[in-house]
Amino acid sequence: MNNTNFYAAEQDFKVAVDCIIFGFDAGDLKLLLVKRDFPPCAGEWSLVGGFLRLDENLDQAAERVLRDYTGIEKVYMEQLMAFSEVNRDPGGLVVSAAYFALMDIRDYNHQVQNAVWCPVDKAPPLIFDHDRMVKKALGRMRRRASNCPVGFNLLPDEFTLPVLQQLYEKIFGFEMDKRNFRKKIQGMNILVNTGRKDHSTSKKGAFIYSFDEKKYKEMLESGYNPNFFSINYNGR
Amino acid sequence: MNNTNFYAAEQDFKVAVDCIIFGFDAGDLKLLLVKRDFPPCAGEWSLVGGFLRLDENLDQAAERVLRDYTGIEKVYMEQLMAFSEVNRDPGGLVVSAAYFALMDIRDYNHQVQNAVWCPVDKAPPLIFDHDRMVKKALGRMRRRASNCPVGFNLLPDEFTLPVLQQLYEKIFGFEMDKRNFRKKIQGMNILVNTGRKDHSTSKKGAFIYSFDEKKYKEMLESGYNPNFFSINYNGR
DNA sequence: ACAAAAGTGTTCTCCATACACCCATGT
DNA sequence: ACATGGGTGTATGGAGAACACTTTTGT
Repeated sequence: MNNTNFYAAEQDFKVAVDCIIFGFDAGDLKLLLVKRDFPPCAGEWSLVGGFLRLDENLDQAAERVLRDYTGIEKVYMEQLMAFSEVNRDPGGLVVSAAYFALMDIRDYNHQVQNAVWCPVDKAPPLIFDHDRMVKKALGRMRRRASNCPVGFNLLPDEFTLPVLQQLYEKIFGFEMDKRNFRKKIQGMNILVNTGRKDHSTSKKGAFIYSFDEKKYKEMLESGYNPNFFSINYNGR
Repeated sequence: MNNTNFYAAEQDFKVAVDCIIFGFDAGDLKLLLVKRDFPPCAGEWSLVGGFLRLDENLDQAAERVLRDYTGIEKVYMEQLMAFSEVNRDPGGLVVSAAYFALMDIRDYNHQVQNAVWCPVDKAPPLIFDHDRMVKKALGRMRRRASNCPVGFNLLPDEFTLPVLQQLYEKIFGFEMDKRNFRKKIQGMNILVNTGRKDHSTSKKGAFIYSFDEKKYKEMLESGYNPNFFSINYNGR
């Protein structure tokens, strides 16, 4: 006896996941896109995606898709929402759960030949409702970045403050004052200065920092919630 | 030729919607629950829900479910996310999109005999993953209420400030200072004093206000984004 | 010496918070 | 007259925003 029989009269759908995978490189916020090599819409640009299988939940499906396309297991990932317009996919009755992921682009090891990192603001039109998904993901990323230090997921373990500021400017879409940025981020007490300098972008060299995740978690546990970038919940 | 044939090899699922419907009454934040009258888990408490049909998207399915259970068409409603744990529903392979809705409980006209408005903090255990959905919905509602005036969706067109404050205290889970609350809410310039008073809770009577949606929309369009309850995005 | 990026402090303004008393009226 | 809930203003502190100059060093 199949356990689906209680609802046998209901309509069947395929369930997909589509991943909006963000990276940061060369001062640009980028998106992993693939040229579809199967119908429908073969040859067009698309998010990376796949279908939900019997023995996994959506999170696991998204992780699998990410692994298949990037070779990476552990990245920051979170579900956005389900997309379900009628006929959204001309290939069939498909409801798709969109996920957004943040990864260090340097961890990417070219697994798939037709996948490309593309600056978000120069992305080509995407198939189906994928442009809507990207828009949604950008909004969600901004909100997350306002509340939690998720930005570090887009950077290597070590980075300089100018680079970190560049990243946040790209995420939020506006320029920030250097002094205010540094005051704020350093006041949070979650960065460690390695004492080393990176001279790749200036003669003087910029100090290299790392994100102290342990300190951050302790801080959270002790009930203090640092407010990133002008979002205050004022201690509740 | 069926248009699903491109993905014929993929697994089929049923797709459901489950609605977390909030109301506010007698000083309590309430939730519309139903006692399930069909298997599996008949007799247990559940969110209101239904299955996605061929010719509708999830938003429409959620609206249909809401209409069937409450008799109401237009309420504030928004998708939370999809829930998909393996075996989350013992009745079949079902992925469910959770929606949360805010409505004026007085608009409710008893459509379904086994539906009940239950104070959120006194709700019985629910079937499947519905408790998780409720938890998620509460979080989302708090965040929304911090940024937009969604709270008014839970009240009649006319209300007093003491009632409004009660509502926000219930939403956020802590008590607020009367003077600060009024200063803030009145400073937003989105309430209209009708000049009339409600004497049902005091001898003095409390002024009756209404929410000026037009003024609020104008304000949004003019680029000013009022920050509710201590959440500031500082003008970006 | 100079160009180019890194680094550093102070002032102002606004908003959240804390806090206590008078008002109106039905009984 | 008094009990009950409705209504009001002020002082303080903290955080974001605006703003300009010095430092380092490779060329």
